[in-house]
Formats: sequence, C-alpha cells, structure tokens
Amino acid sequence: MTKVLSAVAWPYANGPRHIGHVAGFGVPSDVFSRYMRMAGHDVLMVSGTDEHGTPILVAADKEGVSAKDLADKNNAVIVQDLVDLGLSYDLFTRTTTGNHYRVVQEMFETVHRNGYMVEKTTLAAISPSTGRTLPDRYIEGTCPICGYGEARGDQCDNCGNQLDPTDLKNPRSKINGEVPEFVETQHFFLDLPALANALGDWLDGREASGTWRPNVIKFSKNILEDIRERAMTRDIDWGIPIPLEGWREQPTKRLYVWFDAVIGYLSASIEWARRLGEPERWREWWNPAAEGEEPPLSYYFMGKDNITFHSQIWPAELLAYDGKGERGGAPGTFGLLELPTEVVSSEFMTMESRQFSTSRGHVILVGDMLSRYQPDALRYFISAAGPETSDSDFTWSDFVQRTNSELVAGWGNLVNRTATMIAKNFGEVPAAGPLEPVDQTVLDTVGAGFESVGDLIRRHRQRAAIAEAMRIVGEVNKYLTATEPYKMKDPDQRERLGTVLHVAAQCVLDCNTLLAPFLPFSSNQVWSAYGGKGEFMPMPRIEHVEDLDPDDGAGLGVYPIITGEYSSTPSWERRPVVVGTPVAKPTPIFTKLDPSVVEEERARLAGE
RNA sequence: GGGGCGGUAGCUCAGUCGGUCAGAGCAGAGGACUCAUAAUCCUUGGGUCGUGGGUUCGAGCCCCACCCGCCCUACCA
Repeated sequence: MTKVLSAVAWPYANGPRHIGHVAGFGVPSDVFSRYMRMAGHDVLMVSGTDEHGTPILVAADKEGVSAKDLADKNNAVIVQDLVDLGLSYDLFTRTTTGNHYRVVQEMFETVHRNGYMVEKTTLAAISPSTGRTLPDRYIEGTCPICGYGEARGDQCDNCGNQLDPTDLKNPRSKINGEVPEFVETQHFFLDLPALANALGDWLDGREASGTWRPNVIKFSKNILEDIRERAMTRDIDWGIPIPLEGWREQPTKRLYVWFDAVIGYLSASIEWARRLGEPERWREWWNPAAEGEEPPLSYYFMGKDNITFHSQIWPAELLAYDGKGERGGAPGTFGLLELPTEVVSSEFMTMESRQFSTSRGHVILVGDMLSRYQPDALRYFISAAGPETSDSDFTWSDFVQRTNSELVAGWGNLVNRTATMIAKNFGEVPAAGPLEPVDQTVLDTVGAGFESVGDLIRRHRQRAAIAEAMRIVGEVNKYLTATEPYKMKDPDQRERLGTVLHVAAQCVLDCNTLLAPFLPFSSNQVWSAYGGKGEFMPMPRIEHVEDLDPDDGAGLGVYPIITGEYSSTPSWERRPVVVGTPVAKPTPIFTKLDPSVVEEERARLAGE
C-alpha cells in the first residue's frame, strides 16, 4: 500500500466554474484517485477554492460586495458543483481558513529564514483611488513601438513586443479608467536563481522517470532556462499578511496569491489530519518515508496554464523550505517536504470550436450542465474525449452522440438486457453449469481488463483506458449474440441458459468495476440492479464545519467542506457473483438524449 | 518577437525506435437477430497522412522552409 497524494488544482472563486475547468482538473483527478483507492493505495485527495488576489477584488467591486462575501458565495456554488459531479475529495477547503493562513506563514517564515526570500524595491503601478497594485494585465495604453491604442502593460497584442507598463503612452486602468501612479514599493522576491540547480536536478530526475507527459516536462525544462526572481508579495489588502516585523501590520502588503494558493495542498492535508483528530497524519504523504518504507507519491492535476506554478514555483517553494538551494538552510516545523512525483497537466477544452468565455456567454456552467444531464454522462464525455494531451472540443452533437451510442446503447443496454433475461428466467443470479470455451474466453477477456485498464489509468491515459473498458463491454455484447441465451426456451437448455446468464452477470459486474472510477454514480445503480447491498462506490458529501483557527483566517466562521468516507471502496478485481442474488427487471440506468437537445443547447448559448 | 503543441477517412482521434502504418471509434450503406432504451451482432473505410523541398534503399514518423489553428510569455489564479 502506497501513500498517494492527489493534489487537485484549486478553482478560483471569482465566479462559478464551467465544464472546461472540471475537464482539466476535476474529472481526471477523480478517476485517478478512485482507481488508486481501488488498487489498494492510501489516497489523500485535497483541494479547495482559491480566494485571494486581484481578480476577486475586481469582481467583488463590480458587484458592490466585499471580497470575502464574494468568495463565500462562489465557494458555496463551486462546492455544490463538485459534489454533484461526484469528485471524491478527502478534503475540499478554502484558502481563507485560519489553518491555511498559519501554514502559509510558516512556509514564508522558513523560506525567508533560509535566505530565499529577498527584499527589493521596485516601481509598481498603483491605482490612486484604491492604493492597490494594478497588475500589468490591467493596464492598457498606446504601444510605444507600433502605436497600437490598446496595448496591455505586459505585452502589445498588436505587434507582440513585450512591454513594461512604464513604457506605455497614455496608460490607464482597465478596471476604472484612471491613470495609474508609478510608485516605489518594497516587495519580497523568491530567489529562483538560487534554486535553479536544485530545480533542474529534480526535473532531470522526473524526466528520467519517463512518466511525465512530454509537453509538460519539455515546457517545464524550457522555462527553467530563463529563470528570474519573482515577487511573492503585493500591494493589496486582500490576502495573507506577511509574517514579519514591520510588514504584518501594513494593511496593504499581502502575500502574492500564487504563493499561498499552491501551499493549499499542504495546508489542506494538515487540515484534513486535524479534523480527523490525528494532527500528524498528513506527514505520511509529505515527509520522506522511513528506512525500508515505501516513499509517498504525489500527483498534481491542473490545466496547462498552471504548469509554471506546479513545476517551478511550488517545487521552488518546497526546496527553499527544505533548505536545498544554493543558500542552504534547514526545514521548519513541517520537516523535509517531498516534491511532486508527477505534474499531470491537461490541455484546454473548447466549446463548439471556440474558447469558453464567461463574459461573452459562450460557456456551459457546471451547475447548468448537471441540472439537465446525468453527471456520469458528463464524466463519460470528459474521460473519453477530454483535453488529455491536446486541446479538445466539446460540441453538443458529440455529447449527444457519445451518450446515446456509447453509454446508452453500448454499456447501458448490456446491463439492461442481461438483467432482464435473468429476471425473466430465474429472478435471481443462476448457478453455472460446466463452462464451454466461449464462456471461459469471455471471462478471460473481461478479467484481463483489470490489468489493461488499470495500467492505462496509472499512466494517465484515461481516454485510452475508458475506450479499452468500452471495447470489453462490446466483447460481452458479442458473447450474448454468440450464445443466444434468448433462444433457450426448451427445458433441456435450462442449465445452459443459467450458465450463460451467470457468466454474463459476472462480466457485467466486472465491467461495472472497470468503469466505476469513471462512472461512480451509475456503478452504484448497476450494483444494486444486480442485487448488491449498499453503495458500491463511496460518494463525497458536504459538511459544514467551524474554522479550526478562527483568529487567523479571513473570519470564515462556519464554512462548507467536501469530504467523504472512502475506506469501503471496492478493490480492483473480480468479485464473484453470488448465486441466488435476486435480480429484477431494471429501469434503464442511462437517459437517452433526444437529438433536439443539440439545437436547444445551441439556442441557449446564442440567447445568452 | 520568443517558446511550446497540433494540422492523418464526413466527425473525434491512435499511430512507441523510419520499413504490412495507412488504422480505431462514431456517423453513413447493406445484412442478421429480437433478450434489450429501434438497443445488439456481422459486412462495408482507398483518405495528396497541412504545403513545398531535402536526407534515406525506404518517411505521417528525421531535416529545412512556408501556411493554418491553439497555448504560454513569468505582476492574469
């Protein structure tokens, strides 16, 4: 049994999330985590909403509410969406908890003490009316090179040249149009150059493992070549205070949102352990294993826009904490912390050939999707056609197509026809007589799926994995056609009929196990349709809890978390059907979609 | 501008070290069957592998140039 940390990207709480987001980090991480639990590993799956930073403030201002109120509102929506999708977090929390503030500050203090947080004076754009940092992205003006009128502070979209905001002619804030002030300001910078060698060694080792997706490792090594110090604090009043004398008291100096967000993986693990009443348990996933013990593994799931933060910033923070850069140092109270085993990045999902855009209404929110369609239909589509190694396109016609011809007609129908024949002829799982070669062959084929499908999931090839599982489903359908149990009406054939249906039932339950990481909701329905007791795949739930450290966070009080009890997860292997288990004619598990939904949904998009 | 990824049958995509690699699924067409949500099963795939060069006995797979799409570019989470 290996300790496996599933570190899932933290959805940003400036609004509800769309299906492209959950296609990138949500479903893939859940499929992997559920499989790893089934394979007997000790999985800790953590995440939460990321709630600091300028975009939240901007969104809150626009709505005329406080940043915390906006975060509260969006956190609640996101939590509900993720539970409705069946994502099996051990803990889904937030970055505004007292626990998170404490952990982040401990990280900062130790990184600072080890010498990797250097103080520098820079010129920053400030919004005169609010005193907040205006990120380059939020400044626009006339490009000094080509004269383009709407160049951004960091880059001109017209001529492509990289710019410094101070170069812009007629600079103005994109937020409220005012002219930014450029003022000298003190900030802490993470000394990435002093960590570059250690980072390079780590990446070389990761590359040698051969397990990372090629584009992720390539990209990660590439950005290492031009590594620079990077500011880890901001002039902003929404964020975690800087835990140093003279800084803590300044209301407009806060830690950079990305410094704190990635630490969430660690703080959530600690919060999980504390809530369990075993406050040191998190160490099993984070500290090096004792002599002779299996080392913990960690997998980080995200979209490709986050690669930099997970293959550079976060490992650099860990190395700095561990004291493993050029300046040396020693770890703090957390002890030595392990770097990521794998950064598993997805590409982007587009919709009807265009990028998702919340502001333009070209979007399908998770909540809207789940209010009209089964969660497993979405999970199936994302698993089978998601942006695993290259961008992929969600279209309503593909969604209907995949749901109807693969989920309903392929898998759902196999479940249904087998159960119907058993119900009609026996009313319970019949005993098997002597097996013929055709019976043994299909049992072997299905049995081999545990190895082939499992191997593909372990290697993060989920599209291939679910395709392999569906191929096996097809083999079972072929078996029924070949054996023709529906023609065995003669009493002399009753034993043979029982044998075929017994074998078919075994295969259906095996396929159900193979598909369970992808389709947890329907796996429970199939399970009970075949007489199974209780829940097959455990599901997450929402709990409302008190902040553990009410004096240190953003003042959350009671907040919702996602958690669950997953120890009853079935193991990744054949479990023999029990002869005599009652089976009734089932109601169809998957809903077939009328082709008209394609037009309806497209109209809905156009209407928004 | 720099970096990266992709452009393979109507659609979605596989193609690891260059030599049965021109494939799979879906859609379409024909047939079989009837247990099943008109579901299932069988048969049916000649597409300049973005364009133009080059290397090689031989190239989707290597090199060069170009075209198209997408992502990143570090103070956008």
